[in-house]
Amino acid sequence: MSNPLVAKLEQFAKLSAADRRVLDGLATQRVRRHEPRAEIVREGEAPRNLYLILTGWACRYKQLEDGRRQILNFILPGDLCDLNIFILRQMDHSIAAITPLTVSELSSDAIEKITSDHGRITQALWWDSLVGVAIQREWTVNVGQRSAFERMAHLFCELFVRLAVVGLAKGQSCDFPLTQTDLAQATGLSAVHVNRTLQELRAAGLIVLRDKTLVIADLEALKNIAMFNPNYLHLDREGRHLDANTP
Amino acid sequence: MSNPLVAKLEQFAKLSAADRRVLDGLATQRVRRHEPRAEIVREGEAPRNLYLILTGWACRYKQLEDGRRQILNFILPGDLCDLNIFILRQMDHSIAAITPLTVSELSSDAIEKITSDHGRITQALWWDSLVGVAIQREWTVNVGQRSAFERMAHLFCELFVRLAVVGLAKGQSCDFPLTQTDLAQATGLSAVHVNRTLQELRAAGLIVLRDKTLVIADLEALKNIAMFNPNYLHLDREGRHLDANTP
DNA sequence: CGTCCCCTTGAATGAAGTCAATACGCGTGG
DNA sequence: CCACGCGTATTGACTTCATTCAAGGGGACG
Repeated sequence: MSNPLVAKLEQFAKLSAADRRVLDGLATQRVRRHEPRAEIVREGEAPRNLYLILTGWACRYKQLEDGRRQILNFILPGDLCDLNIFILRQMDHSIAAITPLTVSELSSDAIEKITSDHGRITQALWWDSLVGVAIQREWTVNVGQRSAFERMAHLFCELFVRLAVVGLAKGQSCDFPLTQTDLAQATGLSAVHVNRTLQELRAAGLIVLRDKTLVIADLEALKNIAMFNPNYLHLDREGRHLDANTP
Repeated sequence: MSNPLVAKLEQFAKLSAADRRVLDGLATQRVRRHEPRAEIVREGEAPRNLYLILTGWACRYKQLEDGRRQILNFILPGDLCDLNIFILRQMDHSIAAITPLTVSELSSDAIEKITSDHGRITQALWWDSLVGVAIQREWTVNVGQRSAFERMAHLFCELFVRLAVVGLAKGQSCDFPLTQTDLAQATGLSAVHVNRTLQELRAAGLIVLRDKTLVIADLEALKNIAMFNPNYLHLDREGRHLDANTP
């Protein structure tokens, strides 16, 4: 299995063999498994670990006192949770597994060692966390401005592109383990309306979603409907000036 | 005039006189003025500067192709835009002045000097940018889950607290230069509905908003309605272990 | 075989948007 | 000084998008 973190960071700059070895080291620290729906980080707790997702999907979310729940982002293989989180005394949101999950729990030491010794990787990790903020901004736009139809289309575009980056899309399709309730909590819609909107998307010939598999039938059309501009993912090798001279 | 950045960072850890001097140095770099509504940073451009807001309000926003505009955050005195932004090749959102604005344009060198020489300030700046992300997450929750009434209440709570932190609230009141259109674009509501919701908030005895001045008539009630939990602002001196031994 | 979770459907309701008209300063220039 | 235009706020009438409530279907699993 190739390391999805490497795949992602290569979107920023070409890494050297040594860089890759360092990142593979991260992926083999304390590896833990979690059951679907397990809470991994709970709002209010002190940050204990830094997590690198190896396989499976998770989500960040916040829950209001009265139970309403907003999913803030989906966390996919190769995603690193909250660089620098140890500065804060308590978490302001929670993280839960969606599918069975394997994560590598990193110590702050491991990260500090990298940031002091490996400039290119450090830059790439900064890039990754800036992209994380940009994604959060785009989600604000998504729930604030787009209609249900556009909103779901946008979410599909984003997830498909992010999965493709880490090699988890095959052609037009990818695993898609979210329930309609998950989709509802991510888009700020009701589950019933998500169901109806999905039917519209299918009827429009844009997607096929069945058996936890998503097929993007017409990516261009989907992007147009969603007004999906991938610039916020910053995938155009922005750190190429740092490229390693690979053999 | 005291430096609002100092006021904010003191929420994280007590700074030494030397620290404060360094930060005052930032506030006196190239100082520029901008007219209300002027665009300061435009989506698509390369990041040119790092901005420290000295006086006035600005906002980050994204605009969809068809003109719909979502305000992503309000930028208040003492706010520092996008540490590390130079890693990215182009901006994925824009920044515009709301009121007359004075900003200090910082060079990347100035920041690098600080991060290499002043550990406590560096930590405080990380804290600040983590808080920035947390605010963005809370905005996603706000537009995704809260009703119009709750949503506006929440926005008032957040802005009032953030202004209080930098010394810009007097008692129960603060300057509030936003138009109803601004409020609409920040909350994902229509301007007409913002108008009606404001009337409800006034009728409920929660706020007085007139002549660009906001008076919070009943902060506790407003917080309850908004389900405002200030934990995401991380104001409880989380870096106190770094406190300077002040004279 | 029952239970639980997830998906689907219909009907009624409601929150928020749209459209359009009006009002209120405020500054500018005739 | 007054007229005009402009941006902002307000109001009413109507529409629509999305929610809620309720019921039923299907598959997985003990």
